Amino acid sequence: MDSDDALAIFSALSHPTRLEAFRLLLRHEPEGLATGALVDASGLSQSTFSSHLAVMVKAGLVRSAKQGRQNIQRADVRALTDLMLYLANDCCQGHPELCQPLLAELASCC
Amino acid sequence: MDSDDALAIFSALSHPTRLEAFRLLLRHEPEGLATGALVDASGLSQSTFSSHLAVMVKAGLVRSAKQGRQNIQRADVRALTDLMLYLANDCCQGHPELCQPLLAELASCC
DNA sequence: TCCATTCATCGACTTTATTCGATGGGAAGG
DNA sequence: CCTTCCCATCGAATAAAGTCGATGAATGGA
Repeated sequence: MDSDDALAIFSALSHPTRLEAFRLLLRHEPEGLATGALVDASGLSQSTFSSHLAVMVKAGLVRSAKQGRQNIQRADVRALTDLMLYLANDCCQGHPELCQPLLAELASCC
Repeated sequence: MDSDDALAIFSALSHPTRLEAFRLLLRHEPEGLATGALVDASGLSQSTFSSHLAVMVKAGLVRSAKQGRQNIQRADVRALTDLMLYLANDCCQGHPELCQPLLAELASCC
């Protein structure tokens, strides 16, 4: 994970439609959702949502797999993990104690 | 932390100048950096960087404090923590096991 | 008081993102 | 083979972001 990777992920998640779609996919791990279901959930036109989906796939946040005549989309949890580690690294480099609250809350969350 | 808060943070971090500035501030916690030092590091004009800084402050990622005639900027680590928890919550809701790798790596990082 | 420093805001311009309808490719079913 | 369904891509229009120089407010020092 370098700056460009992180930047692509931040950009991908900086739009309401894409953030909601990604969260929806997270909640549907690991089976995923068909593109059509995501389009319906977004309320946008098929072509508009398709371009949003392309942004997320390009950023590595979502993985697409053909299944018959529909495409199944899955959230890439690993990309999310890497993003958090990328930021945590800068944070912990100088002041490890700053990450303790995060660690504690994540432990109780998961 | 709701969707709008998260969206503002993702947008703030989706620009190279802002991402680098925020990482620089993280590495300078807790003393912070003057706006001028951030401008110099960015290589952009003072007015352009000022607008980038305003985006980060508005998103709650950076806190500004006057000190004499310069403004000291500090990264808000809490905002970052909240952002990660916001995403982890969707992830863990259905499948707690997906967060285990993150937790493990964070523990060894910090 | 007068000047230099620091930085936010304004106005104008350029670049990029978002959105949609229309078109077309590929797969399943009749 | 023909039709239907699913979805990516294209082209054009509108909206939003990014960039800069210029201006001005506020502060501290001469």
